[in-house]
Amino acid sequence: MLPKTRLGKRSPLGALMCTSSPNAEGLLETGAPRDAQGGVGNSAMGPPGPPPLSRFNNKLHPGQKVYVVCGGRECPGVVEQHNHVDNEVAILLPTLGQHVLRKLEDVWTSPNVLPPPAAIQGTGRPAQVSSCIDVPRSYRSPDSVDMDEMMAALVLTSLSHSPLVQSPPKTDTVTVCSAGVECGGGELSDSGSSGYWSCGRGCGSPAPSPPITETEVHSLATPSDEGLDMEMEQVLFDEHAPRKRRNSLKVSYRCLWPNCGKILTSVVGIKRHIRTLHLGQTGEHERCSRSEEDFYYTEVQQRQAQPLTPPPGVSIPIPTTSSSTRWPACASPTRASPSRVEPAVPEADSDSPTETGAQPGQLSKSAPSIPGFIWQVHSEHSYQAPAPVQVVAPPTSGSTSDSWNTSSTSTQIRQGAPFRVRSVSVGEQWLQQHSAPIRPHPSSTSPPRSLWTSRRIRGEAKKCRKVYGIEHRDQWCTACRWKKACQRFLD
DNA sequence: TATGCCGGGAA
DNA sequence: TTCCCGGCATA
Repeated sequence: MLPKTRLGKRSPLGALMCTSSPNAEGLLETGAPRDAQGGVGNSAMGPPGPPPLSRFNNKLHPGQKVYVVCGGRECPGVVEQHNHVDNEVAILLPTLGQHVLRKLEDVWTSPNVLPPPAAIQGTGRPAQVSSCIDVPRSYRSPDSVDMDEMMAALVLTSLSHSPLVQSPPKTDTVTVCSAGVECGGGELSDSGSSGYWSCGRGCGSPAPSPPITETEVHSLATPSDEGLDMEMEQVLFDEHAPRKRRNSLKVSYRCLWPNCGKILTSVVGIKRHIRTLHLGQTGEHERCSRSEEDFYYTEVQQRQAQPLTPPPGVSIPIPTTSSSTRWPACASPTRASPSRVEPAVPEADSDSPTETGAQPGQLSKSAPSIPGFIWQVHSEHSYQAPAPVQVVAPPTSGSTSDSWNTSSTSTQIRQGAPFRVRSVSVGEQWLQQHSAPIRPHPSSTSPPRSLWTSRRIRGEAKKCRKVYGIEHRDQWCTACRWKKACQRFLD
């Protein structure tokens, strides 16, 4: 997209250059004549006539062949002297045997097929004025036939490296008319000068040298590019507005995408960020190549209250193994490592019966306390606990043969979800048995690792919202109330 | 559109 | 730590 944008912007660059630089001198002397022609620098106000061929030349060298209007017709001449101060050129007209003094703008460096109309001798300006900006192709110098290519090269050049407007190599004999073709071709009609100006800028600087000075570059070229950059910055900044976290040292994940550096506190977040912003994946496509984002983030540690998007180098990246840190020990304080598989000691005391107790109707029947048959038990808020533990069914043969039981006897690794511990009641089991499909054994059906980190797929299990309805929100589990992952009806 | 829930802020 | 919510992903 960028190229297109730049191309698009590049094109009116000339206009920018023309209009934004009233100082003709700043635009080389070639601009001055143009200015004069447009009536700004000259007393004569009138539509621009055919641009003198010298327009884009800084300097005429003694001995250089030029053409001037003399006696109403164009006469070839030889430059004797070019007075830069007065911008006058002393020209010898061999055909007439005369020496004439002409303003630079009245000097052509190549013959015109259509001789310019009689010039006003006093000002040296052509009497014939044309309101049309289009420069007749007949005014094109032979060299200018390559103008299209040169302009293309110019665009490419500017695209390839810098905002500098690179002047294509050009000899002094290559002049104006081509510019008219390229720039004055009608779009830039009104202040006809603009087209010429821009082109004069681009085409007129003699090759190979007088490179555009930085000042010029800034004053001329940057406007367009600046806008471009600003656009880019705007996009980036909008996208990465720093946010604060209060945690003291913690693990975060930094986007390694060029010029991004976005830091998120969770793998899921960073993956989603990469996916959506950089990989541009959504929906089905996202699922197909979900693991791709793994290569674009790395694990970092952040100190307290640091913006999540410090400038590059400010964050304290921990020399992680590689850019693809897929399974850090802990994604965030609230997330457990999916890779942690440890048989947990059943914690009967950590159960939070409040949840189940809150459901006298369905859950009061809960008889989870079969000795030895203990599920992972934790406070319902454990979704925020750092170290969730997966409970393995104790050896004590629980008579309850629950699908949940079997599924949880092994490590329950769910997509993007920590090992949530939960208290299970008969009511829940009933619900799960009757409303939710039997969970297959995780080990056999667990998705590829790359899929785990993403937002977990919505399960079939009912959630508090569905079970109790919004009107009984008070009966929801805390997580549901907080719009967190449901702790009561786990997938 | 409804739902689930992540990420983050406020108290 | 608890509570809440904006906003995104998904069904």
